[in-house]
Amino acid sequence: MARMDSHDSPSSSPHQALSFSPLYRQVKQLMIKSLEAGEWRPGDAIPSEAELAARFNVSQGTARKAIDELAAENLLVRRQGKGTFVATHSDPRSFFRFLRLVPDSGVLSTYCSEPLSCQLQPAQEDVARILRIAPGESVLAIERLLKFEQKAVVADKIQLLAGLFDGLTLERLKSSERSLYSLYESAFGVRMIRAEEHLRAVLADAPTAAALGVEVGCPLLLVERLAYTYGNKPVEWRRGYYCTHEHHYFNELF
Amino acid sequence: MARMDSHDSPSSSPHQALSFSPLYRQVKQLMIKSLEAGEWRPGDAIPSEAELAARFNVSQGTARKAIDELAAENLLVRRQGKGTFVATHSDPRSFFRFLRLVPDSGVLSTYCSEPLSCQLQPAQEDVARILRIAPGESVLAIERLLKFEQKAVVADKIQLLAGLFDGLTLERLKSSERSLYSLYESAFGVRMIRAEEHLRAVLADAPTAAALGVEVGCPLLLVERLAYTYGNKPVEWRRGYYCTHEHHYFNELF
DNA sequence: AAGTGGTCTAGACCACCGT
DNA sequence: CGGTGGTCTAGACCACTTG
Repeated sequence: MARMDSHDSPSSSPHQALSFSPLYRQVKQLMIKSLEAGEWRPGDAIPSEAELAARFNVSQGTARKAIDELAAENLLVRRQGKGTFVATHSDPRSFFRFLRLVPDSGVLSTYCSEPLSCQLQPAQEDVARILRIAPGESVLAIERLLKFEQKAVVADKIQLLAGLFDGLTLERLKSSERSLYSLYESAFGVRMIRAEEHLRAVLADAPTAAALGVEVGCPLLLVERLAYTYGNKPVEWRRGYYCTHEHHYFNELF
Repeated sequence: MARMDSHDSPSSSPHQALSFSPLYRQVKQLMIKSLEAGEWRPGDAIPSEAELAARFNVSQGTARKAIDELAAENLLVRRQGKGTFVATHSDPRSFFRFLRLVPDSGVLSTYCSEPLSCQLQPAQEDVARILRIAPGESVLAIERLLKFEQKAVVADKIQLLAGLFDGLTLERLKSSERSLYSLYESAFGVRMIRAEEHLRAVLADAPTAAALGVEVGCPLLLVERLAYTYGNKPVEWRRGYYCTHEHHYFNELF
């Protein structure tokens, strides 16, 4: 691979900005393209470090550093002696990566997603702005309940970029044993890699209270999430009401 | 530095467990010791990679990898061309690392901590268990308000391991311009490096409502935090009530 | 110009996994 | 055993900061 430092960019201005990128980062970008294009699918093993080095014409150490960063971002998973694999939401190890609600007891409880509705609708103005589409463009709106130990603890409203999830129906959601993000990636090739959550405390309104089996006016944790796929493209927006009577949202700060 | 692999551990059992540690990790542990002992103080530059390599008798690459991990854990900060520095809570860049509350507008607002009380008291049973001390041992209990734009948005009760903060008084808190964690590290040599937060939605009780200037029964975000110093030692426990009317708790998931 | 961290290489060897 | 990722080294050179 040709290097892209100043010596190889004779046309660059003397005060070049944002033009230098180390080799391993260029390799990383090419690898992300391979992931995005589906050349390497979730759960697959990617080529060995030596093969990648040969393919991109760099040393193994450089290929390794590219892989290191992708592994640090949870796009790849290294397993010594076996190989390097594309991360997948089907993997139980990454199951709670995007669900921070845990029972107070700390014990891992049985978990169940119960979809209630799924319909195409025009995007409201606020959602359109957030998902970076034109107001009125189609979004797929899903309502569902999350149950821990047969008890509803989260009432979610989810809005998806309709164009990426053609053919997603309530029946399909109901028949899926997987987590939502696992379904997205296996059935539609859309991989969620990052999300931002905004939390507030609110009071339960009548419909939400009914869905969660609590009193109207009960305090609930409102979690709004914007989830992104490759290239910082927002794909899913959620508004979830979490009942924090016997569960809580856990976060670790570093 | 002598390597500690199986060849150098003739006494190890054939099924040795937890005994192998790569060189760079041993270097890292020694560096943590230097940080803990105060040989390198917050804000200081640590020795250059070449010096560290010579000191520990390893190659520069190995010293570098140790530094890499410490930088990834926010214990060190690398600055190209200048050196590697001990991270500090005084640095405005790491100011919001442990405070995830942001105004809805997104604009960085003026911030002010107003300590209300500070007194020595015997640890309640629950706090003692959490801080891993005997019930009845002394803890330092602090109450304070956090104000954004002159408006109280957080009411905190903080409990500290009293032994580590000898001489901390309300007057001292009031006269400090710094953040609490910045004061801890500069005045008591206690550096907070990690914390766990547990969030729930609750209703405001009378005293909390009064402190925050909201109605009784107003929904509040209850944030319980346990903060650790070196060696996974819990040092501070907080219970904070966050008013999320014009602010929210922000979190990023990877 | 000197000193720092950052990149890249090539090669040796170790630890782990499967067959 | 062969193949994979993981560690360690030594050396060259680049990019950034300071004087």
